[in-house]
Amino acid sequence: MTTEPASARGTLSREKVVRAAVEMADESGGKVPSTRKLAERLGVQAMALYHHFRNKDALLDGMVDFVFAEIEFPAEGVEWKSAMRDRAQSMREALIRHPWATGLMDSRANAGVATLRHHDAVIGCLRSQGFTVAGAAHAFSLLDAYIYGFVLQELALPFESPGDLEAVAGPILEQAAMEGFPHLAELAVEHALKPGYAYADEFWIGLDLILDGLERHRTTWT
Amino acid sequence: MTTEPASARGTLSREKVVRAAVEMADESGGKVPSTRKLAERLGVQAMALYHHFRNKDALLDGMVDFVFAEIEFPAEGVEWKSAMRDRAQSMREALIRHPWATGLMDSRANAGVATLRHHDAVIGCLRSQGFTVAGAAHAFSLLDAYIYGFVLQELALPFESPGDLEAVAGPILEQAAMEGFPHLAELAVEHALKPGYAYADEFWIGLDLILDGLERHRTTWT
DNA sequence: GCCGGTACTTTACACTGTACAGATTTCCTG
DNA sequence: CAGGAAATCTGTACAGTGTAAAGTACCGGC
Repeated sequence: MTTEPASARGTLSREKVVRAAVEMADESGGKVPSTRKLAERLGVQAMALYHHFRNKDALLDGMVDFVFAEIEFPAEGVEWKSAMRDRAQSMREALIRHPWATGLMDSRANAGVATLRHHDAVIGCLRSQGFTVAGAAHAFSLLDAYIYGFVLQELALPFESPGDLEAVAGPILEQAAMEGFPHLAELAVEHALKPGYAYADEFWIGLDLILDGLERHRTTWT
Repeated sequence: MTTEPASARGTLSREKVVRAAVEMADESGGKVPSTRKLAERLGVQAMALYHHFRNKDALLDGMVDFVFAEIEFPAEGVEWKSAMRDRAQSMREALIRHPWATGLMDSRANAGVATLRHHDAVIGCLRSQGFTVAGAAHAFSLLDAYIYGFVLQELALPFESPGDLEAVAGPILEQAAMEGFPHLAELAVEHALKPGYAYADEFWIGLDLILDGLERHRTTWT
């Protein structure tokens, strides 16, 4: 009496598991799936996953590296400013497309090969265009911190489209909650609530300021 | 036979719970305590917490606001550049002192009063020194993203002191893992592994670049 | 003295990651 | 080809999580 579900053999692999986990996390809007749900989607029992990953953290490492593999990185010859702009945009898009990724990256020290390749390419691009070793380190640290931090702010916003902003901020402003915070109120009324405002625009403003500053130090930085 | 633990009445309060939760999170090195552990420390049963917080998320909101209450914010008169430097340092210290806080801030849209007061003071300082409304918004977004992002990178590092760096990076470099990443290797050998290097220094380099850029746009930014 | 609300306890449930012990299929070696 | 070893997946189990629901002791006000 050989029951047919006996052999699910060969259905699993590191890559397939990671891909399924990423899909499910994307669908569920930011929550990493549980081992059981993930196993179910793969047509397998929960414990089967542990033959491909030491523990769940290893799976999460794989998921983070999967995201990094989607980020475009510059070739060495490309003009550095536009290269940095492109990779910033690409990184931002990837982190927004996979909103669970940012939350995983803290406390995750084990960089995968996609992550390393990406970092290497960025630094290579900077080095090939006059940045000193130290300068490239400074630039990378600064750019990465900014991009990462900005996306986190962006993801934490409680609204999706600029239209939603008014719906969210309006009541707050009217409530007494805003009393005692005059500058916040001013900023909201005269800036953030103006038609046409989108927080996303702030990304390019800050990035351009940083790139201009980097240009200024490019060849001289120690 | 009135058993004495019958009345733990009056032992709890929103503030006391938050304070204990923060303490426990700090002690455990970054993990938010479970409701049961937290209750135990407070000499109370787990469900007692739910009379003071709608759910655990509300507790986490309180913890985040507690951290913001520790961050120094500038008075309006103070010279803006040094004020921003001070608040950046203070924010960075607080986030490092409570390493669990960064992880909580994403997906946490409900700002508490300490958070609002802090933001208001920063924007007020900028506004009082020639920044336009839009300029203050740009500056705030940029500075906050950078500080936040930098601290996240810093906390993700797998070592604590500069001395540990060599111990961690050395083996990695020697291993074949580094093959194929020449620029990363160069950066490590010629910069990050040099004696006297500390990643923390990068914070001020990036911050000064940003502040210089802000100075340049201060009065003219739209 | 009673009485309603407040503050806490008790019990219970669904869900989590994963340790441990099989069962079965595949592959390598003699 | 035989047979043992290894790889892969299953079954069961356990400790831990957040929290819903109902119960119980205490309090201040009529």
